[in-house]
Amino acid sequence: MEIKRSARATGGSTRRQVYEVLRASIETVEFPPGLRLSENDLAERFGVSRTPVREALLGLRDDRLVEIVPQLGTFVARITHSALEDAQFIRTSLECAAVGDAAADASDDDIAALRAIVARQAQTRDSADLAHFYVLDDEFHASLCTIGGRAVAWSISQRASGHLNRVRRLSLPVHDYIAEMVSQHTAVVDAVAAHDPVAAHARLRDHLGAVLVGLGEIAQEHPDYFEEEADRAWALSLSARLEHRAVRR
Amino acid sequence: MEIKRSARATGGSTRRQVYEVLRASIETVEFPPGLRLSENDLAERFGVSRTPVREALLGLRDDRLVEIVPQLGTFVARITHSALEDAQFIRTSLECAAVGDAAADASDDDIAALRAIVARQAQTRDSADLAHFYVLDDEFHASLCTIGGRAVAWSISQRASGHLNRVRRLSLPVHDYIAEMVSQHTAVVDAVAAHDPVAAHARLRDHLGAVLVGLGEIAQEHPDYFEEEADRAWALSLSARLEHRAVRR
DNA sequence: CCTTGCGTACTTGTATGGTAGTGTTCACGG
DNA sequence: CCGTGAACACTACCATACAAGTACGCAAGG
Repeated sequence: MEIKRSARATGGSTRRQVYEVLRASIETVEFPPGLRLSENDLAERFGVSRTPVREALLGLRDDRLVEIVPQLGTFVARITHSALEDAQFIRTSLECAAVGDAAADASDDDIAALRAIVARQAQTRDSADLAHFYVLDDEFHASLCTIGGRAVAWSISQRASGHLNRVRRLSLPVHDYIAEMVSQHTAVVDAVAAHDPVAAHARLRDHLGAVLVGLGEIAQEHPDYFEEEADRAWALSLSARLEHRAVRR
Repeated sequence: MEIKRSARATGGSTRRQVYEVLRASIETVEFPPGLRLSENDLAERFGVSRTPVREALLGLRDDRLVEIVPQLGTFVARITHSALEDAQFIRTSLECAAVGDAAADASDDDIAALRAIVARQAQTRDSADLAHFYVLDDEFHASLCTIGGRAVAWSISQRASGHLNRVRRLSLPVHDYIAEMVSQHTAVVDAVAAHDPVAAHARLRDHLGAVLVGLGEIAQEHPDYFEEEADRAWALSLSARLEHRAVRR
């Protein structure tokens, strides 16, 4: 570990570096859901004090990746159905809106760049290098957002997609997974190239909807990674509260 | 000030309370854009230590409401064209997507509750109580999101809308402002009541696009609140593009 | 008069104590 | 053997102290 060594060389502040390392550790499931995280322990492992560790954990809590219980402990958040649904909603809403603008504004160079990324993704099919594929995947989606001038869409989406990234990491490499993804990406690019915002929106929506296909198997294989949900009770209590408020007013 | 007095009575942690107070102070422009915020000064004024103040400021930086420059100072963020556009993009994307789900799922009670809020808004026209109107406005938009089961859309949207809220607060009470807003809200509710997601999406988009109509005047009246940006006529270009979008759809 | 250089008074970032509240465990009584 | 309770170890939260760095003012020199 030992973060402080390459202080200014790698990234900015100590807090930022701790945040990045922790976030990566959680998203790769190196820190499994439910794991207890102690400020003292992490500070010692990283060779820094508790303050930047604490501030990093506060940021991760905003991302819903850790849960901080006062006077008790900090834990890697378990995967929740509602968290996944929320994340997917946010990601779909923002990126689909952004790709609409991209389809309207995209230049020929932009489209060529997109096709280049997809082509490189197709190449990873031979080496079966999923890590590299995912890097290109992020690059592709980020490009879709920035082309339309909506870089903010990608930054917010990425921050909200912690749970989705974990599931993606846990997903087994299905047979023609990469080929399928490349096909869907191509469909999106084609719509963008045709300057058809509605079609681009629809194609990207289809693509993003395919993220959680293997969720059932994952939940079956790692039941301890998931929160047993009081799904009913939660939904009911929420609607009850809303109803209460509505009635009261 | 003196936050620590009613520690557990009011809200949760000290950090949370400081965050809320600071956020409110910034959004109401009580803390004007460009104001220097000293951690020491704030800590003394609130009667707490620097730590929770600092953590609150870090959260506000994520919201783009303050800018922290290491070894220099913390400042209330000036209003920026890009920040406004980003916030509006996020808000529009999320809330429009949410209202689509609301239109699909809304029950009769939900619609009645929405109409009740709009009716109360119409009443504020007489008293010209803009503060109360804005409270009802937030409640209305929050309800639109929660009805479709997208409470997360409102929370993210609200968190990202700091700049928009400041502009809203600075907006002069135009003559028939409230009547106009009520009219637009009614149009949205009608579409939701008709269970027409596409129409609801479009009506809400029109409504949200009307937020920045008086921006030019505000920028002229408070030039020091705005970041001097590269292109002078950005307000014009913004309204032009909004018009463009509206026509295009 | 203008420029230059240093000292001081600030700033944020990080490190370290001290406090209240939690879960756990182990001894003791039934 | 089982239930109960009190001491203990641990946590996050907040307060405080130290370190690194920037802006500003004032004085000295050109």
